[in-house]
Amino acid sequence: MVSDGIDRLGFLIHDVQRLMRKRFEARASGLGLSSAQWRLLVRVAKEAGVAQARLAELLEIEPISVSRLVDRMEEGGWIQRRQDATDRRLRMIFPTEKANAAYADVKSLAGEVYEESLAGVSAEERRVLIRVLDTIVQNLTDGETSSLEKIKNREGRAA
Amino acid sequence: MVSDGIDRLGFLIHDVQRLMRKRFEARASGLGLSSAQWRLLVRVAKEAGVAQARLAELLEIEPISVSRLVDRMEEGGWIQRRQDATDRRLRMIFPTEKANAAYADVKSLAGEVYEESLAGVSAEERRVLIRVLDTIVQNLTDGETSSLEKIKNREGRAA
DNA sequence: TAGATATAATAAGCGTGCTTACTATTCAAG
DNA sequence: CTTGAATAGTAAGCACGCTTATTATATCTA
Repeated sequence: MVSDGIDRLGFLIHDVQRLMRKRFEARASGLGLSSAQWRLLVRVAKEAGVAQARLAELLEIEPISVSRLVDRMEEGGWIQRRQDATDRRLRMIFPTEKANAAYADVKSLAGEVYEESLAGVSAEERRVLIRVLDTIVQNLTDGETSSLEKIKNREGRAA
Repeated sequence: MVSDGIDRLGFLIHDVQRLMRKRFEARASGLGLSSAQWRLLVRVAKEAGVAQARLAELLEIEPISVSRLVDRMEEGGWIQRRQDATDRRLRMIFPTEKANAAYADVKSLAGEVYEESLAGVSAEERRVLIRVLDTIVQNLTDGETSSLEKIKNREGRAA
């Protein structure tokens, strides 16, 4: 069967992503924090002092994208760059007090957006949704050498 | 329960969208057609001669975004702008022969990406996925005045 | 130890979305 | 018919992703 809706998958995912981002940013606009900045902040909160290159791996975006995102977030007072003493190539990223103070609020704000998105969706359907999305990420991540594989390869390749 | 994965929903959707777009564009790169351009082309193929403002409604993006997308697609030889004789504000958009020729190929290419994404996902899970994504779009589309509502309001507001 | 290679970060420039502001044209009201 | 509001499209400039290229620093090897 072709008309099961799968042919709309790309369009649907695209629409959902755009609408969720839009709603999140409408709520968080008072804070001046975009969804991309929020994603980065979550990582930095969990692992203060992380290097930009590591952030690029975690977020699965390119180092240059991190560089410019960090530029704007440093301007916005959300994070701080610090030099690593032993390896001067590294820029370690730390959250500021402002970031720590906003963290819990923005997290619950994101939770609100998720609940609004899933109104009328049963617990079982939610489980299926998350499971299938995880599967898609896996399916699309390996095959063309995932970030994790890249890290492994890099370590193994030191021959 | 909080740790059912719903707290990752935004991140997951974002990752899936990015990975699917990336893989699609890797395949379609030979054609010089991006996924945004493909989305627009699908609409134009179904409704040749559609005006840009209508395209903006269908794609749920801003008219200015359509304008610049159409610029690049006209340069790329995918579409043609034509003036409407009766209303000179309008630009009617038509697919070119090149677009019509590529249409079927790109459609099946998109289908391949969907199948790769859903490897190992059962028919029932696929149905749930599509149904839930449709629900999310609905939940996030009304409330802040959807495009469809905007159209209705506009017609009704002519008082 | 000197030279080649690898890594971290950035620069320049593009695509696709946005907001805000503008022009051209049409339509509605008087 | 003229004035004012609404509509279609575009311009300018920003955020965030990308590719490609460059600089600074570390590390490996001959």
